Amino acid sequence: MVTKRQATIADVARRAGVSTATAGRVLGGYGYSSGEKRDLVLKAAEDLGYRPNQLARSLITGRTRTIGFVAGDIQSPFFAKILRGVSDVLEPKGFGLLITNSDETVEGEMESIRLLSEKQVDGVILSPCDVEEAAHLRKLVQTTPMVLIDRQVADLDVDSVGVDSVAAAEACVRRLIAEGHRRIGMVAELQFGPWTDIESFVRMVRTNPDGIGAIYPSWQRFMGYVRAHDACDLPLDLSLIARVNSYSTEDTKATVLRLLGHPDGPSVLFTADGLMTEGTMMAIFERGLRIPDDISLVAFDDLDWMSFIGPGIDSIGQPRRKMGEAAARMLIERIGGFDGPPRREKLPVRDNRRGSVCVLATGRD
Amino acid sequence: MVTKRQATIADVARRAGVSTATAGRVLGGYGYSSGEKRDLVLKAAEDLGYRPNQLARSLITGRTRTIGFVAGDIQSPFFAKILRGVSDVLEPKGFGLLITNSDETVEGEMESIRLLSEKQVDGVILSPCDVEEAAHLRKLVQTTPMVLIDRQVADLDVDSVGVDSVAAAEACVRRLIAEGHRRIGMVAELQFGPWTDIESFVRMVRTNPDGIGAIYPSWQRFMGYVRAHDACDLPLDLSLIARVNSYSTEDTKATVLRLLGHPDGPSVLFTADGLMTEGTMMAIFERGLRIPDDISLVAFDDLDWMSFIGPGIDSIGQPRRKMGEAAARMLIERIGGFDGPPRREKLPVRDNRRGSVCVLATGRD
DNA sequence: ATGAAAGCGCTAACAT
DNA sequence: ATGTTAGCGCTTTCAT
Repeated sequence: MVTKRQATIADVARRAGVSTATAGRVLGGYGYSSGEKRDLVLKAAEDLGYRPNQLARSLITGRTRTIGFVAGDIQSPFFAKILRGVSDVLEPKGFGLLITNSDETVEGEMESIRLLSEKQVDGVILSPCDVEEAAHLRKLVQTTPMVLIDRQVADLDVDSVGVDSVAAAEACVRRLIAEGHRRIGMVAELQFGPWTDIESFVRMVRTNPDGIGAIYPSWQRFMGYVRAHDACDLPLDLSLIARVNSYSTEDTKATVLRLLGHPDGPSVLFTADGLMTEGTMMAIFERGLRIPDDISLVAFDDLDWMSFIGPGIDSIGQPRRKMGEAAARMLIERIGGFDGPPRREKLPVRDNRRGSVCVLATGRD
Repeated sequence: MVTKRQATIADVARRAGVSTATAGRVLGGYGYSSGEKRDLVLKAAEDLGYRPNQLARSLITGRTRTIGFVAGDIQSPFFAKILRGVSDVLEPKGFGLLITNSDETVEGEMESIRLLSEKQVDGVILSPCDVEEAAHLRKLVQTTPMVLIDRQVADLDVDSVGVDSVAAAEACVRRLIAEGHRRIGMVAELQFGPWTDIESFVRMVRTNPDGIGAIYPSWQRFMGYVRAHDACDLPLDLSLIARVNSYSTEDTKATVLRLLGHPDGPSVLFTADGLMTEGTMMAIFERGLRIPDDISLVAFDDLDWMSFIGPGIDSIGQPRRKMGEAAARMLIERIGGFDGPPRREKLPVRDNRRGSVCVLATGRD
């Protein structure tokens, strides 16, 4: 069963009685070839079961028709759906897709990039795990086209796709306020970034809103939360923020349980992403609370199950598959030589209403 | 910003004042080299920011340290989790992971395999979409190590990983019977395979149980269902089988709705996989039924949300990540030259009890 | 221990 | 239109 040697162009050429160049031209679909020789070559290739060796081709052309994808964690539905979009665009064009996990660590990301560059990928799609420490990305981008997904990096002018998290979160929280909610809890991982304490972040949002460069989606969503409060003159109560320490459901659950234990707790919870939502659901379940009777819930990022559990969970849905498609499309354009200025594509979100938010008051009065 | 040429071994050798052979030996970690030259080369490589070109190396060694994975659909949690296991084993060993979708069509699978072989992957992990029509797989396996996941193929003697679906399903249905259920509905996609009608399949299960070769997991689970009925002397009622026509939640939902509409419907539903479960949940939700008061439910394959919705869904959990790890490990062994007989690894399932099954009677009496 | 030289399988100049 | 000849960047004889 061991490795039967594959036929090469030389084998085909010999059998067809032509030069390797001619065989190559026919098989590779470049240059000229007459119908007669053409048939000979094709026949010979067929007989020998010839399959081109992309490696050899790539070595000389300098293109592998393979792109790399660095995900935080492929098993999360967020990345899995994006990946599907990427692969849908890539496969019809004959591009391969090499995937790696960064596990949201800079070391993992660097390791991934090393692997991908050694394999000579034509381009990279990645969701950077650090929006500031990005020397390795800055270096990569000098030799390889790159598209960022979900997050952006400060001072790194490359194509990116994502959604307008600030606006979406603000709209969502404004709606909660309009529906009568006054104590709105937020569940988010707000660990990294230049702000050690939330207060200074809030101050910055208020004093110098445009001075904030690239920040994590979680922070952006929190920014929207703050803005909505300010716009509606609802005072912020930071004790309503469930600030999760690590990106895990267990930690989220524990943090939310603590928040729910407070005497004057929130009437609604707003979760910053899918994982936060799962942890929050666990906490709500453990406490035996019913949605929306005991507590309301809105989630950033839509998940499959939200539509088929009673009563269904309201969510802000990101077009994950489309994001993947857009990223792949932009990357292929760059690989094809497009050299315009960096594009920051923002895709529209979906506002899914399913009845997980209790209306305490009608807005207009 | 365009493509700054990468330093090659020749560049490093020149700068270090040695031959390309010596530079190669140091950088590639093969052959002999004295400490002195060694340092010179390393220094030069460092200065130039040398990165090896795996392509060139692979062309000559014949190994790419890349493996291919053909999934049905990467965005499904089933494959996403398996993929994670695969990548966990691969990354530390410096292997790349090239993924493709077959979309459960033979054409897609062939296309995937073509792409992967042209990229000269060292091995392939795949979940075959047809357990019979597999000439292309038989051909592939002559040149490339392969590990099958989830499903097996008739007359294809290669390594595989999966679970014992028949036994797991039988145990599950036996339990339902022991708990007093007499009308057990099953939701499964039972379209392909040699059986056009369920009756003849049932006959075969009963008359010649070992004569059944490789069949789809869905059929295996149905086989377990039949066996449990036979073992407990509970007559089969085929009107309780929701036989879904296509692998989609919408179709599943419609089919289950029809089943639930019957006057003498099931007291419990057993779903054959994650997608069937989702469609079933939609139908249950649409009908406004409560679990387990109005209807009980057990699912094959565990999904994230099953643990945090009230009351939680009972499930048979497959060790998806472990399956991926096992597949990757076996594949790497084969690539490393292991030449023993094909191994068919069966991993144990988990029996998750969460209260979605109503106990109608206690078994012992 | 090191270097010279010959490829791996293919494409790209350059002739003809 | 076809063949000849050089490589792509690396590893691997084979000398020395």
